[in-house]
Amino acid sequence: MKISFSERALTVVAGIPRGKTLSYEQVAVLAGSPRAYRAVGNIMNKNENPNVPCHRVIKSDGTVGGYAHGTAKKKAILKREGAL
DNA sequence: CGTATGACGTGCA
DNA sequence: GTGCACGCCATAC
Repeated sequence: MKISFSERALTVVAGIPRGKTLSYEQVAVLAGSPRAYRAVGNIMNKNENPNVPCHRVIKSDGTVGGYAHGTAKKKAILKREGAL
């Protein structure tokens, strides 16, 4: 199967250890396209992979950014994991 | 291929 | 610190 950029991004995010967070830009870089941070967010939003901790992906500013289940929930999870 | 969309990033007022 | 505009890339239609 051909691994699209989405697969790569999901794989990278899946490799984020607990209590750690990566910015969309970093994920895009690790995925192989430093300028695809836009696509990364798009993929995370449509992400159907439950094994991918997309909540650990935040903006480069350090802000939580967005979350399909609610930004408040995302912040709660990060705080719970000690990432925030 | 062209257009539209999006959980972004940077710059400037 | 806040708000707005532009650019950037991948995906869907």
